Amino acid sequence: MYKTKTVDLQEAKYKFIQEWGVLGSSWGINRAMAQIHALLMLAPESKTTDEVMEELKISRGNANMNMRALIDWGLVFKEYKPGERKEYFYAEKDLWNVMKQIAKERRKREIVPIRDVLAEVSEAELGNSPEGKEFKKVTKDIDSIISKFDGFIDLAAKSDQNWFLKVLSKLVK
Amino acid sequence: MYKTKTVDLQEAKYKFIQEWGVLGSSWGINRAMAQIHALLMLAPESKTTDEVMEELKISRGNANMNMRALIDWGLVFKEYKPGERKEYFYAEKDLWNVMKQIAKERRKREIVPIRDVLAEVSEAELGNSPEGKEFKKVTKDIDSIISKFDGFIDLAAKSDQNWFLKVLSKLVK
DNA sequence: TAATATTTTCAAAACTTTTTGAAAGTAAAA
DNA sequence: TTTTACTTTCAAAAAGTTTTGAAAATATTA
Repeated sequence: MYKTKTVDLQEAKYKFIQEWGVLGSSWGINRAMAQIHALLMLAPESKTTDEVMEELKISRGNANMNMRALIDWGLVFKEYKPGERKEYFYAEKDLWNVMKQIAKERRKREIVPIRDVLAEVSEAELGNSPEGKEFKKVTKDIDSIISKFDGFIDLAAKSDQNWFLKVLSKLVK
Repeated sequence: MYKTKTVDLQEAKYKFIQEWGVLGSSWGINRAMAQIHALLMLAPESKTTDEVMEELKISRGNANMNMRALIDWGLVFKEYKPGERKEYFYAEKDLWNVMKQIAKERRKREIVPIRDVLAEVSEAELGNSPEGKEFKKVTKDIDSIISKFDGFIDLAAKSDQNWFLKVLSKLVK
């Protein structure tokens, strides 16, 4: 066995998992889902459902559902070990890939629908009242900025981390 | 009065407000708050609490609380009209400013706390077990990418829309 | 085949967030 | 000062979300 200050590592892990859970909540990812993701990111080896349940003190149903949601999002993967019946789970650890995956999902869930509404609404007969004029102006502006963002996300999702970090560094420096 | 296809404008408005509400939800902004913001963005003139209540079919308490939250976020402003007792409310309509404000708030609420935890945790004695090593590696990576993002958000928040759109266009083209 | 191990499902319970509405508070007008 | 107009507060209700746990389904081994 390894001699480590177990208490400190456990504490640090616990704090990080908690905070990742809080962060997840404000990003529309539920607490358990974010915590499972954090736990798996920190783990050097893949883990079983029972280990996740035990470490996070959550029920089997909860663990199972959220693990599948993470797989759906492309953030967690299944692994089968030879001679073992249990399924093992491990996380995407490269934060760049994590962010790309999240951006992709959110683009599908958020940007696409609002752009659809904006397109639909731009076809409507709105008349020349101040209300109609303002509506056209505001929605047109919104569409223009959203479309630029959308293009950017799309581009970033196709690029690699290095390209992106270089761009950021150049801008920020 | 203006002759307009009232039904169409009302429908279009309704759809946009609904969708903005949905969008808000996945951004940690509650539905009523996002809808009030959408309504005020579309309005050519500032509106009273009663008008907002009436148009969105929400209670006085709800309207009041969320309007104050929007003021806190710097997305809505109060206005007093001479000779009138009522308070009037109007929204920031420039989406660039809206996004800047939201980024600022979220930075305070999300990026700062996670960076604090990462800093705290980086001081801990983690030992040399695979667990300890992995923990160090993952948290260091996360901190590095978050710090770059943080710098970028900070820079963007200090810049104007033109600068930002130019950068985006240059990248995307 | 039956027995055992493991995963999945889902209705009900627990928990969280949002909304309501009426009462309390505040400010302006009479 | 009293009345009236308006805003704010907050406890309770409603709505929404997450979690549990046991039963059903599935897969593996004997």
